[in-house]
Amino acid sequence: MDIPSMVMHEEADDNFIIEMLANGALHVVERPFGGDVFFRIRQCVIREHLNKLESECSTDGKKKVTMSKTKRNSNIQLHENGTGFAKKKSLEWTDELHSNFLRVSHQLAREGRCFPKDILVGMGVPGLTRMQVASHLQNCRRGGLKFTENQGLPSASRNGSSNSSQEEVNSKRCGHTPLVVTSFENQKERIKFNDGTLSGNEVEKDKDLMNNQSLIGSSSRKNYGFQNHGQVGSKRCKKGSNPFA
DNA sequence: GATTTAATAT
DNA sequence: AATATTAAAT
Repeated sequence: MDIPSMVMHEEADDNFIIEMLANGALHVVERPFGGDVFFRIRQCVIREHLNKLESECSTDGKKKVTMSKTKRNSNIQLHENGTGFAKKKSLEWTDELHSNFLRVSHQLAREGRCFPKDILVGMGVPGLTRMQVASHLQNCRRGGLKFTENQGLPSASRNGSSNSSQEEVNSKRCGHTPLVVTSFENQKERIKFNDGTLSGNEVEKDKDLMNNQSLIGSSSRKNYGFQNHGQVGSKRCKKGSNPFA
């Protein structure tokens, strides 16, 4: 029987636990996780560390060892959040990254194909994910939050089926609405930042995000230069219902 | 099934 | 506020 050191199961009753432990599992966890599961697991890890240190320090294996705080801290890697797990890094959209994003988005918008996936490919940044681009795009589109109905250009339709503008507006559905960028109509290739400076025509190649991500932490406001296109439908799409009825 | 988007969560 | 994740849609 091949048993992992930690076993997760929906019905971890006594019999199951006994069987797993008897076959080499170190820990059995019942799903779904809740409460202090990871806290307890972390304690196991720390205990292992302590035992290891203890055996290293003691000569005969019996003597209890008192370790200084610094000694402990140097041997047990805890994280500042106290969980034993590092906080997941989140991407920071630097000016450089954002200008790359804008450059690609702007071009794609002119072609009428401004989707997260296209943007991602166009940006060519290793490690950057489609979801990150989509999230950034959403943030840029919203650009302040206040909407005026029918403000901005009507969205281009991917299947090109609609003809009247009102129908086009009402044709909006999840998964179908490309972005139309209108902020840069008269700016050629240059991109204006919120500080008033213009980017150069060439955008420097971005770093590999997989290996060089930075933590969020700056509280500085960012104002991405997208124009708001107006919210078309306010209701969240629900299965089996017409959100525009 | 992949992708997009609005909404929500962190 | 900025970014990530989820849920609904096609």
